[in-house]
Amino acid sequence: MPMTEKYCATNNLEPLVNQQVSHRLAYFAEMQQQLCVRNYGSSNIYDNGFTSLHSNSQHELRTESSHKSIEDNVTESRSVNQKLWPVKACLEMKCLWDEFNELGTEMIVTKAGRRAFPTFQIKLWGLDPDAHYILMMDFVPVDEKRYRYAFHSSSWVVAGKGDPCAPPRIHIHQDSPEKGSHWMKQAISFDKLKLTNNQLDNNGHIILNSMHRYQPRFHVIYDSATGEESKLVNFKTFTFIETQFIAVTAYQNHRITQLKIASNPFAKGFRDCDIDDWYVL
Amino acid sequence: MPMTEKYCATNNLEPLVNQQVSHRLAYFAEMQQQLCVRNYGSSNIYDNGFTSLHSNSQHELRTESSHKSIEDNVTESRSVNQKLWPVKACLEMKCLWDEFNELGTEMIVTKAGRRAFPTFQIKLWGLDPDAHYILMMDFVPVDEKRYRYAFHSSSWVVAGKGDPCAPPRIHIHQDSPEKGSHWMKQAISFDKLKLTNNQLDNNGHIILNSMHRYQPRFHVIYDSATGEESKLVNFKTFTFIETQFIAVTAYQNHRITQLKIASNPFAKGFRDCDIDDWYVL
DNA sequence: CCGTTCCCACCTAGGTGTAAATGT
DNA sequence: ACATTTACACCTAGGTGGGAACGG
Repeated sequence: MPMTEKYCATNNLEPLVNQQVSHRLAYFAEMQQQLCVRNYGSSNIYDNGFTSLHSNSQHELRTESSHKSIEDNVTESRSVNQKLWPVKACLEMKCLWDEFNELGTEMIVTKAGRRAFPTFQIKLWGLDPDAHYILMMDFVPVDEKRYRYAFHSSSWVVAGKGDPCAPPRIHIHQDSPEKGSHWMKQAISFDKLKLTNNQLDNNGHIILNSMHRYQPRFHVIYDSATGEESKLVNFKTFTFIETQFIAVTAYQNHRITQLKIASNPFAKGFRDCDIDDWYVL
Repeated sequence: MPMTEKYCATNNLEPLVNQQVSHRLAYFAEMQQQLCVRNYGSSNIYDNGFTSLHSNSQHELRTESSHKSIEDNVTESRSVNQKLWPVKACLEMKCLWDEFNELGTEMIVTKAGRRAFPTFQIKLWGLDPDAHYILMMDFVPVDEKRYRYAFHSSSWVVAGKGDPCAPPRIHIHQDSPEKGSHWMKQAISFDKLKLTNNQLDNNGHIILNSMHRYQPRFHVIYDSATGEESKLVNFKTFTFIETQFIAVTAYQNHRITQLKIASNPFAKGFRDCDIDDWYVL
């Protein structure tokens, strides 16, 4: 699998992770390696080294009725560590995500980095309270297409072939590594995560192409594997279809803007009515 | 030493430490025990279970000319772990602390908890980069006296016997435990630490008596001791005499108020002149 | 023309001392 | 009297979308 190896070999970890946890790189180096193999090892590889979810039947996205996510690991050839078998994840604020998703979620990307809204938050169950886990997120292009917003029809249309991707980055939750009991105590919020369109970003933010569609993913990594255990698959990936979005430098769909203003406390200054708890966040 | 044992026995750890790190209690239980013995084992014990620094020659405070602190461990009977021998601490913003100290530093205590200013910040050297350490602070009453401010003479005078102390608390730095390399990377700031006069405080803040004098202390704890090593003294305490202060509910010395306003960025609104970088913080 | 960048008014969240009110 | 509490104006620090300016 030469492409995969080449991809991993050129995948310099240092600038890929967010700054808050850079001093813990040793913990994550091997996990990064595993994720590379896992993400791209059995998928169609494009010139830019990236994967298309849609072109890979293993990853084909399907609508889920509940808060449940797609668990990617079921197709793994290696056995999954027992510490991860019972792990379940649930998306917080699912109703709000659904509302955005029905309109076509847009996320602002800026040179300096912009937080995503709604914030990515998950609740975990089934971790070993005393074992150590690392939590991380990454963002997979949904396709290799560039989009534009057709104002006359109020819809997104394909505008051509996708632009080349910067080397993909991962965001490691700042509490990592922590015990299972810590992660299960309350919802885990990725509110430090920022999105940027600056291909040369030096702040460890997630680099995305504007006008491209992305699927966020959550990874739970078992951090205490030793001996024979370390040969098992020591992570589990959760994909919530309703968190898909298109990266933009300015909002295109006015209804998205209005929903952001209505639901994001920091945008309260732009609300028309005084009912500021339309969404209780 | 019945008082010491009684003191430690009634010293329920749970509510003593700040909330941010409460889930890491297991790490600190033994250290707390050691600190109790160490702090109070060879000192005069008062009815309230507290120690007078002044009445104990081993702890007698003396002025230091440089940034150096008093290292308490030299009087220990047990051997100190090698991982701590070369550890040195240096007080950040020493000039500002000196300026406050010459006037007689006052720190506001409130029911809800108030940050100290200047912020307690130290720089560490000599840690093993790969070993894990815990950093904590506590506050020792300088004497068992109550003070009042004599406005006519602009000085603090003894107003009687000290009030009973609440069970002493420790503040564990939120990054604990972390590797030596982490702690030495930059100055360690205890900016999450808050002081309160609420004897029933439930937020893990440091409980102090208003109008009483306190000496802050820094403790570096070696967290990786196993086997024979664990019988050694696995912590080192640093005391910076210039950080001594009197707890107050309202500032008494007007010159302290003015110095706070001049040097604390959050008090900029009370400055007379527009030169807001009189102190570059 | 369309997408991006930049500055800005307006928020959230929380750290200041003040001065009046409230104990004790 | 003196100490403490409370509400508050005024900051820091940083997250919003708007709209003008910029650029291919």
